[in-house]
Amino acid sequence: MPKIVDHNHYRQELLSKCLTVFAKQGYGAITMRQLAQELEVSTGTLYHYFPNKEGIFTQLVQELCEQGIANFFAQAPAAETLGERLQLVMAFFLESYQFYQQQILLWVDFHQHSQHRTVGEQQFLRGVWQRTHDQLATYFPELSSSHVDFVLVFMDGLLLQFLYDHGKQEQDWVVQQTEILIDLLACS
Amino acid sequence: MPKIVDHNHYRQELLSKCLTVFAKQGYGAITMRQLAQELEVSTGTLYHYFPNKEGIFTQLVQELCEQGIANFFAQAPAAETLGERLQLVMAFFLESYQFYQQQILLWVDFHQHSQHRTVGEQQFLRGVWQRTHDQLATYFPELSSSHVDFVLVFMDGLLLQFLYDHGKQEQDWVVQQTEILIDLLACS
Amino acid sequence: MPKIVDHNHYRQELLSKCLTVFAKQGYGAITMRQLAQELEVSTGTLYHYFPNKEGIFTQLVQELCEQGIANFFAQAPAAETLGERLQLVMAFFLESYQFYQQQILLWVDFHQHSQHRTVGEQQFLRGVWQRTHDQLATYFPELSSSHVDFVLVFMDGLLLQFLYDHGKQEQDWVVQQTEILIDLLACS
Amino acid sequence: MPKIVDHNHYRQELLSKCLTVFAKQGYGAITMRQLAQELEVSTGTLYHYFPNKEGIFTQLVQELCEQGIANFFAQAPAAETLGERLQLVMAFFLESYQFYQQQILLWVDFHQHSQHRTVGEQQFLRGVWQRTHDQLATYFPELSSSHVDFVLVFMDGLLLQFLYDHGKQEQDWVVQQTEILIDLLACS
DNA sequence: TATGAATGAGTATTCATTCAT
DNA sequence: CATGAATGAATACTCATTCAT
Repeated sequence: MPKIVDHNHYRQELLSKCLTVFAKQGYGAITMRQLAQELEVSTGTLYHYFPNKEGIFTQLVQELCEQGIANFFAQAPAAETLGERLQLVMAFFLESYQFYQQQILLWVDFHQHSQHRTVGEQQFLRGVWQRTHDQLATYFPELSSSHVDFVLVFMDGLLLQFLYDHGKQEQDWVVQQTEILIDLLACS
Repeated sequence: MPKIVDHNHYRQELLSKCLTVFAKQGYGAITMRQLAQELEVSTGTLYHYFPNKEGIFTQLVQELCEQGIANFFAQAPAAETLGERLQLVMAFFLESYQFYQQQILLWVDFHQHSQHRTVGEQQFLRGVWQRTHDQLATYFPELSSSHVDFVLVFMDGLLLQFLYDHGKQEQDWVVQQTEILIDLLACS
Repeated sequence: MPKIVDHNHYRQELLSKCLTVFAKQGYGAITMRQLAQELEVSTGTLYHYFPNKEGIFTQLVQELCEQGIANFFAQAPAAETLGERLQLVMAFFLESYQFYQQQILLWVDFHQHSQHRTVGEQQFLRGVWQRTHDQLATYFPELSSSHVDFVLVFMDGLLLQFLYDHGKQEQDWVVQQTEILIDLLACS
Repeated sequence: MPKIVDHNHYRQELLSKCLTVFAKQGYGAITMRQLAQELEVSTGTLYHYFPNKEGIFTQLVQELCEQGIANFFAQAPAAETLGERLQLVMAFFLESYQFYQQQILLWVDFHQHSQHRTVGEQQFLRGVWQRTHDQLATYFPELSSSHVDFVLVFMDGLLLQFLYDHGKQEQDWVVQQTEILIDLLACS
């Protein structure tokens, strides 16, 4: 069944290109034709691989959720001090900055469209948060659960900054902010 | 004699009700008919007071910008220690929590629609940030500019928590997080 | 009952200003608000004097029909030769050129909207033609009925020329054409 | 493989059906839904082949202009006497009578919408007139330029008769009028 | 009377989705 | 499998008409 493998593989390939488009325009503002053009396929092909627009969105969200930021923490190298590990985590976070920004925009869209969803689907993002929290907590055993949340809140805050045009041209500013976090946490 | 209506006043009244609707559904997802229903007027009336959908959005953004979070800081009472003042600010912030969450959602919408905007309009949000920063800096003379930014980043991060369904039923969690911030800053 | 006289008088006054507006824009393209502005009254006032948009149009058509081009022929001075009388008629016609052009445009609109009309109303313009024919025939006893029609066809043809931008700046051209008509008819 | 359709050819086919509809109702009075129904397609299809309502109108006008009444004159067979050639032209004209009546209605619409047009577009109709004049003049070398215009004025006048309900049931009347023209011109 | 704010049915246009090729 | 032409419901917006003042 090589065909099926190909089919799925191609679907994922298309999906991965969707994040950028959805994040840039927003779910509501993008049309299927536009999306098809960006992916360099026809609308017909899009409907061959996905049930409908909502379906693309949902699959994208799920895909992102499975990859999850947390997985990356798991692969992070060990380090002695809290400060060093915070450095490593933030360094990795900053590297994939854009990806997470786009993800946040997708979460917002998902949240705003959640009125048509079941309760289970609405709590979907809560699960994302929880898993991220857990993996982070494992990596930082010396931090309390609340302090782990604090780090996550800070990261979300940083991601939101691109709205204000920060962080796009000013990598310095972002680095500076993370240093403040590390200082405050490591020295407390 | 025509029906006597304070055109401008009524427009603002309508506008204020729009924030909730825009934040809940998102600019793209709301239809003019829906919006009219929520405001309990006809679509015709909506177009009597606003030029078009985009116009409602723009005026709402401008209105919010003029009110500005910053103004509230300015009215905040004086207090001796940094810790006390942080308490006051955060207390006020938590009171108007929902309002700012809605505002954040509006900023996201504004950002996603900014591709069609002029450069001047695109830097609009940067101005919002700057003004908030300045007023906060005045209120906290002992904090460096970067640390003021850090506080703002944290607040933005907190506001984003509605995505993960935090803070709705869990006021405690939010309070706890602000306490961590105050502890870290005041004791550093 | 002076009020009623005033009412009627004012209605006619408004009506007379309508021809220009309807002819310039066309019935379908003009809005009640625009029409009100051109007449320098409010839309409410318009509805005080007329039942609705269609009513204004209908009354205008009827008004014009009663005035009729024919009436003017009746007042035309007597003259010996056919040539002289043709001269007089055409001279009068050319003087009121614009008025008849606007009237033609109104007839076209009336014709295009006639699908919603009764058969009686549809033949309304036929009556206009007939009456004009009759009066012209009386004024030109030496012309056969067909030749009177020929003159009317020519006049309609002239009125249509403003479409091609003739006759607006080129009075000469129009005069020249009428001279050809007179020559052909008088010398035959 | 997509559905194979000669896009351009099908567009022209649709366009040709539009003339009747536009002429019958007038540009302003026809709705896109109605138009689509008359052409037996969906509104979506209409927008697949034309940019918008105005675009259909413009393309129709241009299409008609290119076909032009003049082309037909060019194909007209030679004949010795002026009278014979007038007979041929008028016979051809009477055959396509309805088509030209519809065209006239379109010109009226075009004229009324010309307020929003550039100067170049406004002189468009003048060009139509000029070309018709030139071809007619070539076919009738013995007629002066003014007399050619006179024939055109007469033809336009005849076309307008649908307003007065002439010519629909009374082909005779139209034929009689053309005979008068021929007589007057040929014998002068 | 006269006004113009309010209404909502109706218009042009878009866009997710289907399906013949 | 892939295409894009066709569909028509849904959207933003307009405008004739009403009515409180």
